[in-house]
Amino acid sequence: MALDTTASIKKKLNSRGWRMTPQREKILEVFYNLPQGNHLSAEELHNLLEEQGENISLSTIYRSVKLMTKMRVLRELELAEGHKHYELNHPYPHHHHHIVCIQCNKTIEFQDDSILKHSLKQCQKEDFQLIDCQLTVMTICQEALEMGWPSTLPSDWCCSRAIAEGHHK
Amino acid sequence: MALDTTASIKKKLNSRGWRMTPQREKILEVFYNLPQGNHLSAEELHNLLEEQGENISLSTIYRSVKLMTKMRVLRELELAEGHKHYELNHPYPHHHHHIVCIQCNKTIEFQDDSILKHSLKQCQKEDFQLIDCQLTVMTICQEALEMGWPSTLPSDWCCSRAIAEGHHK
DNA sequence: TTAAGTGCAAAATCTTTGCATCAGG
DNA sequence: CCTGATGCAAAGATTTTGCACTTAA
Repeated sequence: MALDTTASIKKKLNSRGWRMTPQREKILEVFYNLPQGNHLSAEELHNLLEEQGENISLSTIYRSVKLMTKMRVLRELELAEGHKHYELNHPYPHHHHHIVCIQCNKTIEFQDDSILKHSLKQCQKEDFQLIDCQLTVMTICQEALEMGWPSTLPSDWCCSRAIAEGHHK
Repeated sequence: MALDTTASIKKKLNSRGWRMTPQREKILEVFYNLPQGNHLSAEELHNLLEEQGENISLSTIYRSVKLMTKMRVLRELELAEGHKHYELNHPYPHHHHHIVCIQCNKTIEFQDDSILKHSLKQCQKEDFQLIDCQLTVMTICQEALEMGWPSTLPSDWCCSRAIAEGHHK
């Protein structure tokens, strides 16, 4: 299964009575140009668009990512940051999951197709149709443990690896 | 591994410089008495306590569930409802995952120990210590699909099964 | 032409925090 | 006693919504 194109998304939207707009095209473009492994919050998406000179209101951003998630063009992630993130919905075999450090919010993608198989099995048992499955592996790094996590670590402490990769708060 | 008792939790807290208080005891009691498969938001926990005549402030609730999650007494769930839920952290072999209907928020628990095994494998690869892993399977039921989901369904529509079980919004 | 989409500001939700006071170890 | 915990109210953060106007199909 290939990724959607703007044209095919437009077709999908129209068939449901929804529309493709310049704002939605710009939003999708951002996701198509996003390096693999990245995901954006509504705020981050808004800022990125602003940097590109695109003034799209935050409400429109929120409404669009919600609709695109419903259309299964985007995938909504609830990781550990307290707000939602979005990424392109890459279907099997590019489906992936996330490891998250609960101290630094550093996120690493990984692929493991057996997770999807196990999820499908559960869906069949309940007679539900699978839309997506997300395995979130909460972890803590050695460095944090050595610093006495969780009691002696301030909530904004980050390991050197997370700082190097810009995951710090 | 057995579930924590209030006494063992107190010991754990004290060893870290934290304290057991009457409020925290009441909060834990609610979770111990909660039927298997249920999980509570901060708001719901607050209401339950109020019904029992316990007036514990919402701030204290939030502070307590956060701390208990850090202590791995509670497990924080990010399902599809837009806010966090908490349940007792049952370690292996009572560890479980969730199927969620993205239309009705109906939640079903399931056990599958292979998920934990796959998660551990990923942690070892990255040299992280596993804290928890949560597989969330987003699904939609046949009834919703037959009603034309997602375009023709109002956002508060619920299938008959969800209504019968009180999962509706 | 007309129902859907947009932008703005205001509201709604959920969660955190400052501070004075209280109390567990 | 001393530091962590509580309650309250106020603030923060994120997301949704009402409404007048615009626009895609």
